[in-house]
Amino acid sequence: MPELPEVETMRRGIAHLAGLRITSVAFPRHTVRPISLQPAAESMQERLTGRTIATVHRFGKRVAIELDPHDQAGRSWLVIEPRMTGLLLVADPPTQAHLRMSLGLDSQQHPRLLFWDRRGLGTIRLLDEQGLAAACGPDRLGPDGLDVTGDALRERLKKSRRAVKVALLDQQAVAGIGNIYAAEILFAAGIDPRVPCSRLTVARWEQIATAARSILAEAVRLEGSTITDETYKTADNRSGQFQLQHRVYGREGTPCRQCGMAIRRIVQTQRATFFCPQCQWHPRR
DNA sequence: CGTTCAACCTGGGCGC
DNA sequence: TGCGCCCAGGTTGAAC
Repeated sequence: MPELPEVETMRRGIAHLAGLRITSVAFPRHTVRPISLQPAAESMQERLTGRTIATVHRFGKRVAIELDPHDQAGRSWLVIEPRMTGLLLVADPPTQAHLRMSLGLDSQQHPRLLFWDRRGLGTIRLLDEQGLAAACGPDRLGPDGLDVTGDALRERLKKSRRAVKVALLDQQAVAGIGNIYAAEILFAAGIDPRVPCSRLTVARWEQIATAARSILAEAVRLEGSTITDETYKTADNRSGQFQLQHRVYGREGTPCRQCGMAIRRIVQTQRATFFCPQCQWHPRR
């Protein structure tokens, strides 16, 4: 589920935990796959216990919790990648069964930080400065979707033969856009998701970047999209509201709100794409 | 090199 | 009711 707006909402929802000390660390054993945890639970517990949450950052679709004081490895960050169903929570989790991490905190008012993940595709890593750069640095992630420019997109994608929707999901090109927002951004930009990147002009890239910034900012303001309960909630267990603004995502067969034509669903690189065949420009039409 | 695909998981919904 | 299949907001490494 979570894309940039949802992950940013999670970040904001736990940012107030800054200054609190971690008093206990648990990774409910049977629910955690070994790959999802780096390093292993015992080492993680040893290195997290007693440290303080300094700042909560976001890099694309990842939350990075910076810890104080530095340990033998120098600065460190607890980097959480929710993937499809991961949630950072201060509220009660939907079920106990898929609770993957529980950090006890030195506070009456905010006693814990939880990571809950039904499908278990999410990852939790404790990284040093070098690890953070490798996982979240500019070699790995393009400019953040909230402030991406037309020039930045064009620079990275102008020679690509990929369909523009597929390219917008490439985190190296632009960070934070996923399947929902790729569809909504291209509708707002008025561009057909099947258009090859190499066919887009400077002006079209500008339209896409402008649409990306405004759609993502509005989605952050509305605290993300909750399509079904239990796949996305804010840290304090409220639903997002941006799903009410969706123009194409999940609306196959329903009339376009702009022109009335039926919204289409196609599949691109194994993922659903939604668009309006009338409102979204294609060079061959 | 660029691009696509199967795999990682659980669970809800649908047709038979 | 139950079974099998398809679907889901993401990422990765292997294969083309």
